[in-house]
Amino acid sequence: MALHQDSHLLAHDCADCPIRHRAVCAHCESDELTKLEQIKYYRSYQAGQTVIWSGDRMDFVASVVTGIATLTQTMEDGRRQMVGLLLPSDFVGRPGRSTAAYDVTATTDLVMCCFRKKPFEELMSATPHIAQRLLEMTLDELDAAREWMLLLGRKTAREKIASLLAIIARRDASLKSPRSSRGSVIFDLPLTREEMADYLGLTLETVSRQMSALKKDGVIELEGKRHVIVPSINSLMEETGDDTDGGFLV
Amino acid sequence: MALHQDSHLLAHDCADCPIRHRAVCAHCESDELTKLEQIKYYRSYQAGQTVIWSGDRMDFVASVVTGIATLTQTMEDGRRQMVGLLLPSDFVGRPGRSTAAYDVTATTDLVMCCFRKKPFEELMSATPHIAQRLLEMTLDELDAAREWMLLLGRKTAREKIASLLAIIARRDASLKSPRSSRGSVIFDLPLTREEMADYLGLTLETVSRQMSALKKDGVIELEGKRHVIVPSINSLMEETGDDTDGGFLV
DNA sequence: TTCCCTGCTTGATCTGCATCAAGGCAGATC
DNA sequence: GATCTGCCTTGATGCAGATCAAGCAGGGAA
Repeated sequence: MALHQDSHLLAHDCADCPIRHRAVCAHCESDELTKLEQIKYYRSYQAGQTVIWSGDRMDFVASVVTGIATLTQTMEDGRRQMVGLLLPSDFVGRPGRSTAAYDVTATTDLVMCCFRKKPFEELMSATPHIAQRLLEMTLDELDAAREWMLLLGRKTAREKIASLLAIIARRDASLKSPRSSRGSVIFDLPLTREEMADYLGLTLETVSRQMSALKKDGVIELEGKRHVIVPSINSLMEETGDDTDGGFLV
Repeated sequence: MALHQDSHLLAHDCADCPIRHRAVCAHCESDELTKLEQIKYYRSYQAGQTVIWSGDRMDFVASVVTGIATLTQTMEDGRRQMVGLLLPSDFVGRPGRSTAAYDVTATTDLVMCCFRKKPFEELMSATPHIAQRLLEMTLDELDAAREWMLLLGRKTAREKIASLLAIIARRDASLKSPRSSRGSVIFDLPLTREEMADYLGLTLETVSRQMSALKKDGVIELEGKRHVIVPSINSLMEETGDDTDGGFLV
């Protein structure tokens, strides 16, 4: 059974696929896949490069193949708020709109799989499955955004940091081994302190202080500035302020 | 030309309809409309009543016919964050999920047009137009949520209040006359101070103080606690911190 | 080796909003 | 009319996180 790892757009949960999470199964979708293959192309960006500026004309939609990108909004006076973190298989752009609503920036080296918007829209009208899959993904993103609203509006700085670490730990874990050694998780932060601050609605100084505090309290260990060891994912979760049943999204 | 005002779900912008904004035009959609008519039913709620609790089983999707409802999230210790405001024609619930993710509460008397989830999902697979319309609405909501993330993360209390008033003024205006007397807007707040606070990530005292401050500075006038007069929508917009070109959503 | 330069940490101080507390007002009930 | 109750306002005080300001660590260039 062939897997087309980079046409992430058609990703779905297919019980017959060896990779169930956001994998693409050719035997279910061969038609659409073929058509998608015909209109797709790749673009690469270096870490730090801007993919597109808010307000720019955007004549494509795309999905992330490898690397990490961010969506940010900026106010005239320079205040910045990150509103989305794009990881492999995440989708950018929206059918039916011609200009970008946010700045999209590559925070690591990035490869995107792009589709020109016009043919993509035509394909979408012709193949209902794509619209349904896109709806599903958009609803997930909406849930994540709302979870984030709770964080931004009501959580303390410490809870915000813990929540971000928990999210990264979780997503990282799901990309790699199905389960690392029970309870403990190790990962590299893909964001600078400033980017973390922009995501959490804090200043970079506060981020730094809270990271130090979590380290002092034994919730995390740091090797260098980016390499994080979480000895017990449960103690981290306790710091997030969330229900412990762990229904966290993103 | 017949209008089916309450099957809001199929709402779309039809150039031939007298009401272009989220109206339903029978001649475009007669088939789907007929099927939707067969599975729909109505429910009414009184102001203050809870429509559904987060975590409850939810075997329907629905759209608001009249009145206003809110989506809120609550932390164990009682901190609350509103994550959505549902106005007439807005959609609640999500195909493919069986439990509610948020508390849904009626803030005014409310009438909802409901569809049992199972037949609705079947209908959605059969009629691609519905999924596409739903996708469009969900993308709009996602944009609104992201706009709100900027507000929650980076705006001052005064900017938050001004932004909320601007949003209500705009939505209210679009429901009523196409254009009220150039520049000035009058409306009734559909929310208590506490609800405003939950929406804005503030306390009710801060909301009250900032409302008083805006009044003192002549940005708004108040008659009683709820009736708001905005003498100049432009001066209000200047207080929001947003770009003045006015691309505001929700 | 030295010198940057970028990203990070830590300290001192300030401030915007939360918190605690005390009324005020208008509509409902008796 | 008196009293109650829900909602709102205003004042006094406290504190979490912002702001201002140094200085450090590590990596790359010469």
